[in-house]
Amino acid sequence: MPELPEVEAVRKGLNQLVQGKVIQQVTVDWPNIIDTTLPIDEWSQLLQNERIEKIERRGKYLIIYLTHWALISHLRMEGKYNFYPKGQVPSQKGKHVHVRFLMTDGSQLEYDDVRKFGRMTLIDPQGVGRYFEERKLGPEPTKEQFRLDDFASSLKKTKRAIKTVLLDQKSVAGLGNIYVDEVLFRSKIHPETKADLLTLNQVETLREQIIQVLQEATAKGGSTIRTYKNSLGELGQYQKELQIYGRTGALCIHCQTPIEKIKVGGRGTHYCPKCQPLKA
DNA sequence: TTTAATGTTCATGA
DNA sequence: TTCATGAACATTAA
Repeated sequence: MPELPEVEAVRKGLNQLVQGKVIQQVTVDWPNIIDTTLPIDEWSQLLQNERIEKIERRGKYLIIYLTHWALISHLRMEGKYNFYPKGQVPSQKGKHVHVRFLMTDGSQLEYDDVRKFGRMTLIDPQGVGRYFEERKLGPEPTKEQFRLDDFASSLKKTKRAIKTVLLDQKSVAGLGNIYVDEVLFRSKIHPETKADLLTLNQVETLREQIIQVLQEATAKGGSTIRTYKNSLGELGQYQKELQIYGRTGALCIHCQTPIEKIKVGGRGTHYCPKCQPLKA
């Protein structure tokens, strides 16, 4: 489900649904979801009586600020949150529900993840900045934070395929496999172009498309290829806008050439061979 | 039965 | 150090 626009949709939903609530009890049904050295019961205990102050986002990470802790949550491939008001909490948990947060008002927040790839960890709120620095997470994809000069110099340093570079979150945060294909298509750049060979013009276009595509998708509540609902039960609307992802064999909207699918860095990659030519 | 799927992290070898 | 590759995590659906 989650690239930056989807995570942002979840963040907004959670802020509306659980901000201000107090955690009464946490049940962990699949301990591997939790990144901790503590026994899982002790970890759960740490969350008791903590109030949910606010939910922020950095790249694809959710940061749930509690009274004494910051709960960092990454949805990876298929993580989601479900919320049930008092009286509507299911009597038996869903098959893929791995963490349940029972609130003092009788409502419940659940973490649901078919593939169990998502992770949560509890850190000192003072250490949030350090947490992302350690991971070398790149800037947020906004005009203000995502600087052309920094982007250009980071691309000059590597001969890796531009798609691989954009996916590793270090030059810029938030792109995943869907939006990276969209961005490269709109920028008319072949996904296997070596990053250091891009012209300054191309880098400029790329930066603008990254900002614009993620911003537009965020405004429309994200997209998703599988049926996905955010915690509010709303569907992302950006899916309809996808021009290249998942359109293998269909015709390019600009030149009617059939869209091709290849592997780049192990990921399925869609592109138009005519609009996105590969040069030396 | 095989393969691929919205992501990150770790190990290995060049 | 850097990079590429593959595996791991685990399940579902085509």
